[in-house]
Amino acid sequence: MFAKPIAVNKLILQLIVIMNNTTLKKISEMLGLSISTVSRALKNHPDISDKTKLRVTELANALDYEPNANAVHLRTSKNNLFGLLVPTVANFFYDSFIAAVEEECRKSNYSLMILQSGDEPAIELENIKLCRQNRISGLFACITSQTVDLDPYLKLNGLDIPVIFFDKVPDDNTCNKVCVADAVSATIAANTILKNKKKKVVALFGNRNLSITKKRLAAFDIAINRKIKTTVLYANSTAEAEELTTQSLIENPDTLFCMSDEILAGAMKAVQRARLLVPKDISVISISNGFIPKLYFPEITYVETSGYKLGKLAFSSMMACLAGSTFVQELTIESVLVKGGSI
Amino acid sequence: MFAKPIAVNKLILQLIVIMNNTTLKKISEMLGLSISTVSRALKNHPDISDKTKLRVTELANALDYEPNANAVHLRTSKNNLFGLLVPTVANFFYDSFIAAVEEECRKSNYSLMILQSGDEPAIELENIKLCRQNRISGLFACITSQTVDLDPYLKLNGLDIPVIFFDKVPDDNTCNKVCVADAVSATIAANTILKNKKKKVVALFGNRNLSITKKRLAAFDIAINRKIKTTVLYANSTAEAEELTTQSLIENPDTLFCMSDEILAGAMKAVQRARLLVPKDISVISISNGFIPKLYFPEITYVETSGYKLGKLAFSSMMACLAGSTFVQELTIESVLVKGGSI
DNA sequence: CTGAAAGCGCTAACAC
DNA sequence: GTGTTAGCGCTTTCAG
Repeated sequence: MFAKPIAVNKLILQLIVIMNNTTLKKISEMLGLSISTVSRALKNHPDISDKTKLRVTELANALDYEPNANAVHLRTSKNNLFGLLVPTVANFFYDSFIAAVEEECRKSNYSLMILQSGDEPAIELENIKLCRQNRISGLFACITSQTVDLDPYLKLNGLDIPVIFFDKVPDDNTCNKVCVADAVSATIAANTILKNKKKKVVALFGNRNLSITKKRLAAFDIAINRKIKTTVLYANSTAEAEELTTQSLIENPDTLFCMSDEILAGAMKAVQRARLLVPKDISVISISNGFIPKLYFPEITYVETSGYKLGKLAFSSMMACLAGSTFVQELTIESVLVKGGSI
Repeated sequence: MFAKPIAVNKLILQLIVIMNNTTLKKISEMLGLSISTVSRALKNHPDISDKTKLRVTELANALDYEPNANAVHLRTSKNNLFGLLVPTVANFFYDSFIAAVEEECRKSNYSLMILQSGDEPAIELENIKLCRQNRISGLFACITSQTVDLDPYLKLNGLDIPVIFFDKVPDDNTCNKVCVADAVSATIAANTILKNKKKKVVALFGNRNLSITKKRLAAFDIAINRKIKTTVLYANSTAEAEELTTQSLIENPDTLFCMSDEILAGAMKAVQRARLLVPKDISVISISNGFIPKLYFPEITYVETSGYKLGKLAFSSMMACLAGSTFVQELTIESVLVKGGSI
């Protein structure tokens, strides 16, 4: 075999580089430098001469070099990755939560791995496993409605991976949680009803086994305190809410209270079906993320439980944990009354 | 230094393992096996004896071993990761698209990295870079409304990383795209209006610079073919749609056509404000993802442009590319008319 | 049936 | 100012 002229070797090298991904090694070979010099040059390390830095960065740019995140993470054992578990992303509460978390992640140079459980514990478990395999730095989790075994989550904590539960949180009080202020929201709504001198309210709640339902109902009850006639109904879906509302309208209530957006959507359909004018014929007030109430005219008055704000809070709580805070806490976002024209 | 009894060594080893993450090395040391044997045992390799397999898997389970995804990916140079770029996840079209893609990813053992651009080209660029660093296997991309430079995307293709554009796609026809059938949808809506013998329609479109607007308008115009009186209006937001609709109602149209959910939401607010009964006083028909139309009574008749279906289509298109198909194509999802009671 | 060894791409302590 | 070296955790020939 004859020795090939250097020029040809260089060309071959160049071709190889173009074909595959650029690596430090390839850059170093092309420049006749060591890998570490190239690495440092790219990081603008003070040890490296300006001349070398220039040569390196120019070639790196020309070859569109991007560091291999897997290699960096493996080496530094820092992943800058958060996991985020939701029942589904296709939901106007969760999607705004996700939007907020993603925004913050980008600002803080974290990546986000978003996983859907479909509200199934088996998939939830799979997803937690995936998170562990990816060596996430922390997890934002909304448990499924049937989750009983918290062990997989607690194990993460054991591995020094903070878990911030949001929205649907376990009762266990050794966990970090961020929630909407269920009790306060319901209280504000109830007080608004009383202040407006309403006399006969139909209060629509969700599945009565859900803790969110229990909390909101309890607070609502206390605030109303039997001062006015109240009919409490439980709907498991938007369709059921519509049906129950339609039935309850026979008794001519003067106010409809809806504990959530799903319920509100059903209730408003019933109101439209009955051709009632809001607020003349009937007043409406809801607890809501804010999107649905603004679809109607007049806009529905609601107590805001913002997924977006909750996301921001969850993120800051996560950062606090990562910064070493071992103080387990349950945080809530402030509830504010957003006035529409429906009461 | 004295040699320590084996029992103590084992205990120390065990402690170390508990403190940190379990690795193949640690398992192999505890069992007196080589790393490769442990690796193979865990993969149920036929070479390994059942006895060894049992010992290994038992310890691995006890220690909650999960393979380090970064190491696996680095070693195998297979990431099983897709990137997904959207303006925002907090949108009822994109969130259902994402839900569909995520579902399929899970089934096919892929992970998904979801990034929001906030409709800003600068962030879009950052996100593409992130994708490259993570050595994604493919990208689902919805470009920002101001994206002019397609080069970053084309470079991915150069690296054998397929890019499937969806929803907001570039004009360039060397790209793989999946879209809703804009023209067909608008045609179906127009024909439905004609078939119902409507005479005076107000057609509400979005920003007239958007290609989606142009396509839908052109097809709508052709289908209507000046057979009936048509007023075309352009709204840049839900609020503007409401305002324009309110003004247009003065002329007593018998039908409202809305080219999208954002427009529909505004138009319906105007209808409610004017206390018009649908469909007695006015008919309504829309192009929609399906969520908003079902909030009203009667439900709005719409031509479905499903984000969910688009997601499924995008995924299968991605898999085709990965399987080696170099056939660049623009796919569309079928448009179906979903009948409500609004026309 | 099991082990040794190389190497994926990168960082960082240590040498010179 | 630059190079050498070891090693992150894993897979996978190749030997035995």
